[in-house]
Amino acid sequence: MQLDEAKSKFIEGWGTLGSAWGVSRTMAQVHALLLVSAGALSTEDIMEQLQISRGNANMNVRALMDWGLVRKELRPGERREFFSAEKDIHRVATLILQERHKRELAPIMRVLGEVRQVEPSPTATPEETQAFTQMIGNIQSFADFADRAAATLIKADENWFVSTFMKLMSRR
Amino acid sequence: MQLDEAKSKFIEGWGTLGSAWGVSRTMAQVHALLLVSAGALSTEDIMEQLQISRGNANMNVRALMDWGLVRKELRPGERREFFSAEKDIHRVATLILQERHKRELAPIMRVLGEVRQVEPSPTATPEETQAFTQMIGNIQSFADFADRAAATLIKADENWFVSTFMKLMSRR
DNA sequence: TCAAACTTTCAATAAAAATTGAAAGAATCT
DNA sequence: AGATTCTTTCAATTTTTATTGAAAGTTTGA
Repeated sequence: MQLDEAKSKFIEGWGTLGSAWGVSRTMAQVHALLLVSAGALSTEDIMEQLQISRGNANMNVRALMDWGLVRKELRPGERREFFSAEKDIHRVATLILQERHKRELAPIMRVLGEVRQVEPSPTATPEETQAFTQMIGNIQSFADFADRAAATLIKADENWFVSTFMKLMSRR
Repeated sequence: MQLDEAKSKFIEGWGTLGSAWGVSRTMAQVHALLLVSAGALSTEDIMEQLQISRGNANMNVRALMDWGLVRKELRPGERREFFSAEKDIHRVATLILQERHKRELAPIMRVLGEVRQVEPSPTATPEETQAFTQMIGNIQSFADFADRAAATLIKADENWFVSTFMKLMSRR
């Protein structure tokens, strides 16, 4: 397989993966393109390689910068902007976890806290209310747990991450 | 807050969470509804409570059964089918992880393996090719790692999960 | 200050995804 | 077998989301 073909396949696969996880396909593709490009790319480069419009390229690069996954790179003497992706995969994973936590986990946890305040009412049996509260409580506990796990992993440096976690996992 | 209101809020929140993670909003809502319903519900119940059509209710219940998150429940003397959700949150998380692994992680890992077979070519410098191979290799390593972590957690029983992992996390 | 080079915005459009509802299919009863 | 009750399917439609492209905005150099 030639390099260009391999890059295309990776970009396509990364795009598909993204859309399965709620990230727009194009955003994931722009990310993939920057990941496998040796140097930084201009908006024109991105437009050409992915066959997308200027507006689309701009919006997605911007979104990736919001996620912290892409950086603007300015070259002396050049007016236009170039973009390059964070190449350290561990950092990439960390940034994605952080962002998704902030955007999606935090809101649902707020909702869980709210609905748990349900009060005994005349239109529902105590059993029903109790079953509900218990279910919500379980979800909260699990979410708290997942949250702490993620936070711990995020804070941990890569060496600790790999060594301790690998050790833990090779047990049994 | 009354029980009905609390249930609605939870269903709405769960739906939003689902759609942010690539699960159709309605599927997540049906799941939420069954999670917080004391007993099993019929298709009619689901249609009424979520205000959706019969076809929609049927398709989403079916999809949830494919995920292993919902079970059919037959009542003696009743012809129609009732549905109830798996209530153990740890099992829910496990089932979701399993399914997403199968559907989305496995395919991208296959692609990574393929594109890594890139060969030196006249149209690309060895440096470019090497940088690409290294990037893909890093992603593979990370994916393998995440994969093993997930597999380990899935196999582990809940007690081990909670106690060992909690201990690990309360360190530092 | 003007023009050139580039970036950003956003209303219109296109594409993708979800939903409906009615018809066809199954299962069960008389 | 025929009637009844419930489930499934799927083409048509609606809704949501992504994309375009041209106009407006910004920055820099002459």
